[in-house]
Order: sequence, then structure tokens, then C-alpha cells
Amino acid sequence: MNIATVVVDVPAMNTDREYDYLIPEKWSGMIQPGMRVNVPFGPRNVQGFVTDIRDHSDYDSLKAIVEPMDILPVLNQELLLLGEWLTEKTLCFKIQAFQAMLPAAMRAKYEKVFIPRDQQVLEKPELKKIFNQKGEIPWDVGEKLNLLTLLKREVEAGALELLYKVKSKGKKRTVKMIGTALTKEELIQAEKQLMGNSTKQKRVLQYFIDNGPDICIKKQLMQETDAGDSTIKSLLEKEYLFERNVESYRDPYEHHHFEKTTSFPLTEEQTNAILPILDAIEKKQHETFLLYGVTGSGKTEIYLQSIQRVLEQGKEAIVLVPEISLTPQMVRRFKSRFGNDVAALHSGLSVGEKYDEWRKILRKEVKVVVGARSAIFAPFENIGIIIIDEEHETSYKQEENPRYHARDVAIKRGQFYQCPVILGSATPSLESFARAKKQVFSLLTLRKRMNNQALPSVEIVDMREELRSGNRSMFSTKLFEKLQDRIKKKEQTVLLLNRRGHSSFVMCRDCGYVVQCPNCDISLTFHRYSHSMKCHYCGFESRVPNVCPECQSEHIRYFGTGTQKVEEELLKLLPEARVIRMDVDTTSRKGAHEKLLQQFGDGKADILLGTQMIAKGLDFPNITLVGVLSADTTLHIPDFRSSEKTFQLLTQVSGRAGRHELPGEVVIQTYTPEHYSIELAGEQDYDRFYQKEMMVRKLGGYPPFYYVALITVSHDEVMTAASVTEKITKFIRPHLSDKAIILGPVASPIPRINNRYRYQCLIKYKREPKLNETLRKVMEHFATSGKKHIQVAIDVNPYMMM
DNA sequence: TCTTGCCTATTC
DNA sequence: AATAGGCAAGAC
Repeated sequence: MNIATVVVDVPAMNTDREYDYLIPEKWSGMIQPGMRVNVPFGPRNVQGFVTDIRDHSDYDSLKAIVEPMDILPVLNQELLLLGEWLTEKTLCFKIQAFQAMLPAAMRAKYEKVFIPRDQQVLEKPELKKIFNQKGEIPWDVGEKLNLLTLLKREVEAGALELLYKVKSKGKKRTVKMIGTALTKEELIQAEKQLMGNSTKQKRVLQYFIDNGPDICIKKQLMQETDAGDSTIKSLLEKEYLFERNVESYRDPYEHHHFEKTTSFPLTEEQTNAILPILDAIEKKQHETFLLYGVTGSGKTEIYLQSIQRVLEQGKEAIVLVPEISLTPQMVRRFKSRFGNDVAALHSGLSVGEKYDEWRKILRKEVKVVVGARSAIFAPFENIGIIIIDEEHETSYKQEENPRYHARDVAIKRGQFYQCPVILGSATPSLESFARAKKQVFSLLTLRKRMNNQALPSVEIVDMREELRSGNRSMFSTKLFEKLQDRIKKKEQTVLLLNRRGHSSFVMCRDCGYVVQCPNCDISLTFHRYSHSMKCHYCGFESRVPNVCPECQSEHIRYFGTGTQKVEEELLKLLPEARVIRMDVDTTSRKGAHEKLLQQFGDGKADILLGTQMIAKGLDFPNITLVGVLSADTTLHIPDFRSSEKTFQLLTQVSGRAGRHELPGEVVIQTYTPEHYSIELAGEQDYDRFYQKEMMVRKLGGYPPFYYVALITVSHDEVMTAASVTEKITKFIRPHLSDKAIILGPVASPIPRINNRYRYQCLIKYKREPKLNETLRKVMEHFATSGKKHIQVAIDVNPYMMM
């Protein structure tokens, strides 16, 4: 058993397999599957994952592992298996699947440096200046100074050596602790022996005499005894005290205080819903539940009490929340109920903080994880429940490799641990609801709000009418009147600016010219903050032109309604209103999001104005009005899910109003009031929306009636991109049944990104056992062989059709 | 004859 | 992904 199979950190088609390595004597028995190792690969060293330990290899000139990068496995047996499954299902590389399961801090960093072979090189005049303090020359320094040929020659001459370093980015933070090994009596003795003028040292020793020999944090000790660094140092030298580095965690919730809460009594509906879940927990049975409950129906309390039961069994729980930094209220609820048993993993944390939270999970110091998408890979080994809140959210689908959906991973893990999976939503995805109707999932329904408060009344305002009657502002008469009314009554309003897919662009008023990105076929987005235009796909940036490049007109300016513009108009029309604006600009700073919400919750503003990010999770008693400024912007993006997304967004945001004693009202402004997704969102009628949308999907041949796989090919030249896509289409056809529909090749909705032309091919199918195998072959064939620079991206069950 | 660029195979 | 080796076209 001295051979390890290793998946190396080289994401490419031809290296997507296991390589065998010898385990050096000194680490035999210590190296285990799931550990990261540093291995030689070709001429360099890379990071790799040990997948298995064997006693024999078919390959006879094995290299040895350089060193292990972990003391204990970072992936357990189940996660290794899960990685294999991910690789197969999402058609990614093995290494990508493993990387996705770990925090970013654990991705290896590579460094190349030239080191001297002998001391004489250090004196060479042409090199002398560029050696750094460590006596090394980093590769990129050599590159910058154009000295690579010279340096390489020195390597060949044997004067220098090129060293490949593999570094783990994750740094554990430590604190210095001070303690004493002496007994109380010995300490008193020691104190007497000190010189009379060493008052500070005496005080420190006195501290230990008073508080016992306990170890304490150096910083605190210094503060409490008013001692300096040198005082402690001399005591250490006299060996009265000892110093030790102890690993510490960065605690993102350090300054928060969580009021302990206990279970609330459940309503009858909630009790009916929780019983089947508790039953599955009790029976240790896997079952997927779809918890369909209107906004404010108390889904969270069901989650909390289910988790409670799981914890009583000594098991662990994973809770997924969409982009958790957006719902600090949610984390607070879990921390309040389960205290220090909770780890939170979300995008608001720094890389280091995420790493710390993750290590708490690995060491079983917590029992509950609340996190965004990637938290589904939490390295627990005894999972008792997995909960996905707002299961319809598209952020659960990863848009890079591995292109997984957290829902699928959750069910896979739930099967492994024989535990229930709960998908909660007020507006379930059509896929999930259809599965519930077919009894693949068990449907649990909450129709009433917790306090029996009625759902808010919704009014839809036709903005075309407003325009006809001469109102050219962005607020309809109705919305404006209600806004004034709320301010008078000191109640709060939430205003949603729906602007996904409709960001501000720069257009000439005279000739209609819109400024496009030179590298991509998409218009540039206007950024007021820097007064520049940016491309969201390739990063291109340029100044706003003063005259139109087409017709030289000076009437060129930005269009599209941004939150700033709405804010300006609000302040003009309602100068007494206090407005909090939430968008990318105001929430980019760490913790800004939470702070703004806190301010709003404390009643420091009358109006909360924002984009999509305010639609979820807000729960403030004083909100009695919700206004949607333009409901239909999401409707016009080329995506078969656009109606569903519009309906969900409108329903979610409407649910923010009147959650407590005060009744709520909602005003939805739109240019297409007759569209069913807007009309039915107005009636808060999910069931009718479901039926209507299912008809549309059936006619169009879209999910949940068909599965979809999307192949996107890109290349520098249009012709190559088109012809390769054509070839792929022809290649796939004979491998699939007659029932599969292959659409394409067609140009992608964004035909060019970063000067690469994009063509795509869409496969619709119901049951194709050989599909994944065929798609693998496509990758092997077309992504590598000969034709360079061809990129083939395959997305099974895509959420972004662009 | 010696460089350069480009393609291909290889990496345990 | 990164490299070495092979080959052919250009530089002197």
C-alpha cells in the first residue's frame, strides 16, 4: 500500500484522469484518500488530490509525492464519491469537481523562482542587482526585465536552478497565548525573587496568582496588567511564563449579540407540514419535500424545529439560502436558535473568513451550516437534514464548471445519508412543482400567513394609460398618492426597480446610435460613479463620448432608469422623504448591506429603494406599501424562464408588505398589464400561474416537459465557430433517439464576447441514456484534437441561455 | 547553420 | 496548463 492515485490540478481534457505516485517511506500510512498532496508533474510541481491508496501500479517509473499538504483528509469518502458523480453529471473535469467542494483559500498558488546553485552566481554583475532579500529571482521579475533567455542559460550552465513552489493560500490565523506551568506557591516565590523596581513584572505574576495558572491571550494580559512587550519577554526568559501560538478563527459575527430564542408554537397548518418531515427524520429515510408556503407563512420556523430534532439525534444540518449576505436576518435567526453550533458561509465573508468557517465544519465544531450555493458541499459526515430555502432561486445553479445545481447535489447527498431534503418556496420552480405533482417530491402546503394576516392587496397600473393622460414621470398617480400617504402616516415603503437585463446604456438622441463594446456584441453599461462605460462580459472600459461618433450630435447621453435617477426624482417630488438606496454602488462595501437594512428597520428612512436584492427576506413590521416601478423589464429577455422569473420576483416583493399587524398594499407599474405573469402575480395566484406556464412550456417543448442541454462553441473566427458547431450537431444526431430534438447551430444570443464568436446548439430530450457519454465524446473530439483555440462549453440543464 | 514560430505529444 | 521535441520557414 505505498502507491497513491492522484488527480492533479491541471484542468484540461488530456490530464483529466488519475496518476500514480509512490508514497515515500516516511509518510506511509499517513497519506490517505481525500488529502491534498504536492506532486511532481512533468517538469514542475502541482497540487493534487489523493483518491485512492493501492499496492500496485501498471506504470513502472513512478515519481514520489513531494509532500502532503494536509494532516487530515479535506474530502471524506462520501465527498470523493460525490466528486465523481459531479464530474459525470456536469461533464466537468475531476479536478474542477474537487476544487468546487473546498473554500477558495485552499486552491493552490504556484510560484516559479530562480535560486542560485552556488554562491558565486550571486556576484555576477548582470544578476547581482535583481536577487531579492531571500536570494531568489522570481520568474515574473525575470520576465518583466526581459532576462528570461539569460536566466535560462544560467540554468543550463548549472549556475541557477528553476524551482517550482506549490503554496496553499489558506493561512490559519494564530494568537499568542501566555500561561504558566508554576504552582501558586512557586509563583509567590518567584515574585519575591524579582528586583524591587520590577513593578510591572510583579503585577503580571500577581495576575496569575489571582487567576490561577490558566492560559490567556497575550494582548488581553498586557491590557489588564498594563504591562509592555518587554515585561512579558523578561518573564518568559526567566521561564516563569511560557508562550504558545494557538489557532484562532476570524469571527465575522464577533461584535454581534444574538438574543437566544426558543421554539414558537406552530399553527395547525405548520404542524401538519412538519409531521411528515419529523417522521422521515425519525425513520432515517430519504425523502424530498417541497414546502410550498405563501410569503409570511412561517417556513423558517419549520426549518428550525426540524433541525432541532436532527440535532437531538446527534446529526448535522445544512441550510442553503440564496446569496446569504443579502439576508442577514436569516443568519441571525439561526444563530439565535442554535448559538455557536452555527457556521455561516456566504459571499460577504473574506476568503480567510470562509476558510475559518469551513474548518469549523471539518472539525465538527459546529452542527449547522447556513450558506449560499457552495455550502451544499459542507464536509459533514452525519447529515440529518438538508434545507434549500427559496428553492426557485437561479443562484443555486453555478454558471461555471462544474455547472451543478445545488438542488441536485442536495438530493444526492440526502440519498447517501438517508435523510430528508426540504425545498421551500412561496413560488416553487416549475420543475420542482411538477415533480411534486408526480409524487417524486412530497408536497407540503402552507396557504395561510402565520398571523392569519391577509395577503396584501395588489393593484396593477397600466403605464401606457398614465402616459396618455399626460403623466411622464416614473411614478403613476396612484403610486405617488400612496407614497405621500405613507409618509404622512409614518409607515414604510419598499420600491423595487426591476432592471435585470435592462441596464443603462449610452444612446444618441438624434440618430439612435448605442455605444457598443468593441470586443463583444453587446452595448456598454453606463456607470455614473466613474462616469464611464463598461462591458460586463470582457471588462472593456471607456469614457462617455461628448459627441456621437456616428452623427457628431451632442445629444448623446445615457438612458435607462438607474436607482440614482429614481432617488433624484423622489427627492424632487417628495423632499421630506428619507430614502435609503440599495444597489451595487451602495452595498459593495463589506457589511454595508446589513447596515442599510438595519437603518431601515430602525425607522431611519421612509423609503427603501433598490434592485432585485431587496425582494427577498425583508421582514419589517412597518412596511405597508410596496411599489414595483417597471414590472416587465425581465419579461423581454430571451429565455424560456423569463415569465417564471417575473412572476416570482413580483410575488416575492409583494410579500414584503403587511407581514405583521398593519395590512399591506402593492402597486405594480407595467407597460404590459395583460401578460399572464403580471396579471397572476397581481392576484397572487401561483396555482393558476403554474397551469398557464405549464401549457406554454409544453407547447414550446421546454422543461419540465423536456430536459435541455446547451453546447456553446467559441472561436476567433466566425466561420470556424459555425462549422465546428455544425460538425458537433451532425456528430450527436446518430447517437440519440428520434425523440431528441437538436436545434442549431445558431449564433448565441450574444454572438461575440471578448472577440470570440459564439455559436450554440440546443438539445431537448426526455430520456437519452447515452447523452452524457456522447457529450463526453464531443469534448474529447472537438475541444482538443488539432484545431487550437476552440472552446466547447456544455451545460446540462442551463439557466442562462446566453 | 542557426534562430524563430507553430504544432503535437506528454505529463505517473 | 505547461513544457519539450520536431519540423519547416526565415535570418545571416
